[in-house]
Amino acid sequence: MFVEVALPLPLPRTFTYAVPPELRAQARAGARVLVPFGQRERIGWIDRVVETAAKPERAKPVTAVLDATPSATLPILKLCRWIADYYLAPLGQVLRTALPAGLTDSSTDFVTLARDPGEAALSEFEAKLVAFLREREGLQPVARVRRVLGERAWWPVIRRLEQEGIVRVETEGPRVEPPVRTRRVVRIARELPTLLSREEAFGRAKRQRELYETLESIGGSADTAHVTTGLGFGSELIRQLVKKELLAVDEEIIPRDPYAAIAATAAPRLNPTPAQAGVIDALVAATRTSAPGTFLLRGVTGSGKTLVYIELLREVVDRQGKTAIVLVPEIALTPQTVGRFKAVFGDRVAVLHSALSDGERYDEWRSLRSGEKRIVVGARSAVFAPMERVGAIIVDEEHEGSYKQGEAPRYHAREVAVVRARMEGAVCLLGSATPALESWANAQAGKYNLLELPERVGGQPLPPIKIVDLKKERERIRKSTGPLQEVAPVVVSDVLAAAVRDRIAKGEQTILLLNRRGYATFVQCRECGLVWHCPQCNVSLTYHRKRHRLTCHYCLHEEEAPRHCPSCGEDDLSFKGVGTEQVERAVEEAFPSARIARMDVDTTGAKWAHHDILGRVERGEVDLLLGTQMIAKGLDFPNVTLVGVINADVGINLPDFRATERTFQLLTQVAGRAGRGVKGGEVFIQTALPNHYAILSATDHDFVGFAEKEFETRREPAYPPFSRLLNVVVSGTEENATQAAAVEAADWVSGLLTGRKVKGVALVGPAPCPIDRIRGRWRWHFILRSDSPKTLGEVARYFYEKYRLPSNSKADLRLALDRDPVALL
DNA sequence: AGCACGCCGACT
DNA sequence: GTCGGCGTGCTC
Repeated sequence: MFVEVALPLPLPRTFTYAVPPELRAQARAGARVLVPFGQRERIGWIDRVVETAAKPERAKPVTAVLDATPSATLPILKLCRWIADYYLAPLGQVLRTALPAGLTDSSTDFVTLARDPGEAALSEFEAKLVAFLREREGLQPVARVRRVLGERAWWPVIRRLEQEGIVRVETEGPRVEPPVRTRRVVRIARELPTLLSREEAFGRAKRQRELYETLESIGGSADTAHVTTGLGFGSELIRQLVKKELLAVDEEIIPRDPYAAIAATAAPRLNPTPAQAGVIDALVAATRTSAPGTFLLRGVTGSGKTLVYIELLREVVDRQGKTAIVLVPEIALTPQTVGRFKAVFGDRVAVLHSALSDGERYDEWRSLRSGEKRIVVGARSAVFAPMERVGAIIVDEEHEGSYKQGEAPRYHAREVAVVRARMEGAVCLLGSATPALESWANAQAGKYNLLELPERVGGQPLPPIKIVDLKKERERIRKSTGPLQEVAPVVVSDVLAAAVRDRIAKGEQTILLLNRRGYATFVQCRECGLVWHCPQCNVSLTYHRKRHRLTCHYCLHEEEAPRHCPSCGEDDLSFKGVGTEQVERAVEEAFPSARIARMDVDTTGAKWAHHDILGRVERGEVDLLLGTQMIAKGLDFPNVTLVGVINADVGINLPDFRATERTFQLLTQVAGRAGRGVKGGEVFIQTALPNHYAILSATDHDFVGFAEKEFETRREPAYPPFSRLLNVVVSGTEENATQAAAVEAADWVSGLLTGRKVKGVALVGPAPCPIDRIRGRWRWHFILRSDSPKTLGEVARYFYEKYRLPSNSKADLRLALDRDPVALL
């Protein structure tokens, strides 16, 4: 008996191991195994169990099976195989992504001095190691020894000294069971119903009886810590009663659900509008068929998509006894969002969130695995939730780019959701006010069933949107101040300022959006034109005024902000390109009485900072909330009656085919924050491109019109949804070697396409990536484009398996394959 | 990704 | 001899 084992390493194949007889019962597909690999042991997953191996003599035996029941259930394993195949990633890496980190952490080797060899004959290497270990106490990680003493191969040295008994090697982990927080609970083990039985049991032991009766009065059980420190009973007392079998102490796992506290604010049971009821009926009918399919729900902002989700969950979970997955973009995973589901389904809801610790995530995973919780609300990776009998998978804000993982495996959670739902016979519901154009095209083509909620609930109109032409605004100011005067950038135009002032006076709230962090986007010398750039990345540095520092938003490099130009010595530096920090300063000056909150990556660093800020807004402690795209999604505050976009043009000119689509989506989403309550609302969009179709369509709340115009620009040359793309990125630390490698790789593909007469796959490039250096690595790319996902997949797989970059250890060349890329930067 | 191995040139 | 630097190839 043999097993094919998938290891979490960047190797595009599995390895065959022999299974010793005593492990055969446990060796099943999806179970974790510990196997010898190279010089050490590693954790992998059994991909399949087989009777025979091609080269049985090469197969080493499995050391141990780590799961009593496979940690990857069969449906999850199948899903991971699909991802590995489609997105060109090793199965082991996919499984590591799909399962909680605690299960896959690999082991660490330590070395320590066992016996001092004194002056015994040692090679220079060995002496060096012994000297190193003499200097410090205890176990030293082998990786550290290597780092400190040099890059030489240390394992043979360590192994020889181990045989001599001079050093000892220990391996910590691999962690089989992730840390689980437990508590000890004392409970009554034997009831004493009559007075007589009590006197017999306790006799003269007064304290024992007091403890027993106290426990009775508080419900029969309590935390031991509470009984001893809180109630003042000694631990010896407890032990005596346990010995008499009157009490018992159990270890209980403490669930660490950080959302437990926000839980169930009783939500009013809302009745669906006729439009919602129609959508719900269609979904419910689908769940009762064997192949429910995929639905795209296009509902304008405020149309009550969440109510549709909840009614679908009621049907699937309450009435059909199945389970369900709700995916939400990371930044929309707020207490408000979670609370709406918890209000209805209470503690049957698990939450998976990036702020969870490994242990917390493992707890949630297990509660889903056991069936204790039946609904999961979570970000991207929640699509791998380990439940059985999945009845529905909902992807909210399905157009969000954050559903695509930026590193291998580069999967898109929306696509994985569609595939998983199909595999498990569940309904897949994609919801958005501004669907991704791929999804929209699928709906148009009939691959997805289209459902629409064209109106807001309660007859609220969509807020009117007014355009403020920034060019005209600048001209107007210039005329009034004279032509020679340098004019500060328009941050808040007069019309917008008047509207804000009006809301503050009325006690209503305002949201201001600017999708750009920091104070100024770049710093430039007014004399010689020098612009400060990141030393590691080819991007300009952003100025943060409060900290007086320049930072790179790609690699997090920071430096002291300059006071004069290092090249020409000029003191007059200009800080250009308004960011949220500058807006904050401007509004503080313009509206000194307003209570202002800023929400962006810089103000939400701490674990629950988002929640604190949003809580203040909800309680009405904030008049004006300003921030980046983080404030554009999903927030539902009825007292927000004004939304202002400081500059709609941020991002519209990025060299990426989706830049326009993203701008339209962002404007529509943020506009949707206004007028959700009875007071109505209005929106101002400041722009220097008042005639751009993305801005005009957003102003008219016209998604369909936008999609038609955008489709035109994607047809020729063909970009998604009119073609499928594979982005191949070659990176390295040396510019010339990187370029040469990219050219060589592209030539290889080109040879493959012509040699095999492959039809319908085009090669575009190679060329430098739009951002041609990040974190000190030069970046080149080329694109494979095709109408046929099947042909593209075949070519991509052949390239992935057969092509190897020329080795160049100096340039540290790497290849990344990104199928269906979400951006080409 | 690691890691070992082997070749080469520098240094004792 | 011995060691570090660097390229190559393998891991069941």
